[in-house]
Amino acid sequence: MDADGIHGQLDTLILATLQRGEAHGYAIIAALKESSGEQLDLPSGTVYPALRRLERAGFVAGKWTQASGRRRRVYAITEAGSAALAKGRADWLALREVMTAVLGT
Amino acid sequence: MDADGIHGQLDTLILATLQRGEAHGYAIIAALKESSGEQLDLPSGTVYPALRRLERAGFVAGKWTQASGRRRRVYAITEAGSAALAKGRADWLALREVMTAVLGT
DNA sequence: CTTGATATGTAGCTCGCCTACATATAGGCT
DNA sequence: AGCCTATATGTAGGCGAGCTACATATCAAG
Repeated sequence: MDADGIHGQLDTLILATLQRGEAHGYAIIAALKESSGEQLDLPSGTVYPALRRLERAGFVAGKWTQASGRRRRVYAITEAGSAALAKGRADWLALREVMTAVLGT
Repeated sequence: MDADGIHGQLDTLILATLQRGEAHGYAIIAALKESSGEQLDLPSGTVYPALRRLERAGFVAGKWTQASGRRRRVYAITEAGSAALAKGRADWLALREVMTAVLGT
């Protein structure tokens, strides 16, 4: 699945990934690909701006690190981010209920 | 749930409702409220423009009718609309799989 | 004779996400 | 030495969905 199929769930997906442990952007993309069973393959142009939005919102905290010459910006989820994830998860479950009821699936 | 929780599934919800039979805008809003177990309450400013978009796209066909003095625009799903609904349903199921896998729910 | 339900629609706006591009280092292959 | 791929981060410009608020009209009930 490419990025236009996630329909507003991008932040929730990223926060859910970060709750398993801090990670940098490239690793988040790889983790989402892996945890989705190779179904999700998000472009960097989608994920990096999202991380900056989340950082501005106070949901993640970023810090620069160095790994074998390559600079990395490693993000960790904050308390506010955990709360946002909880809300995102609840919103998702509500949507799932409605879609299930209407589609009859 | 208000309209900002449906995240790109509006067209699919409307098409799914119309596949049970033709209906006018106001009835579609009521039907979605009913079939979702009173969870969905969409504002007219969301549904009516969506119906016009769907009509422009050829997914629904509208015709004016009269019922006890009130004019109604009754919409019926087209063949192209059925195909779009099938795709919308498939896209939704794919998203649901990914979300379930990543959220672990 | 006013209020609420029925019924449709527009104007203006915000924001999420996409596409395409730009940049840089490390490691392996030839 | 030179090239390609993987790793890694980011910007510019743009589109379109759906929201908020508003405007309009008829019918039924109190």
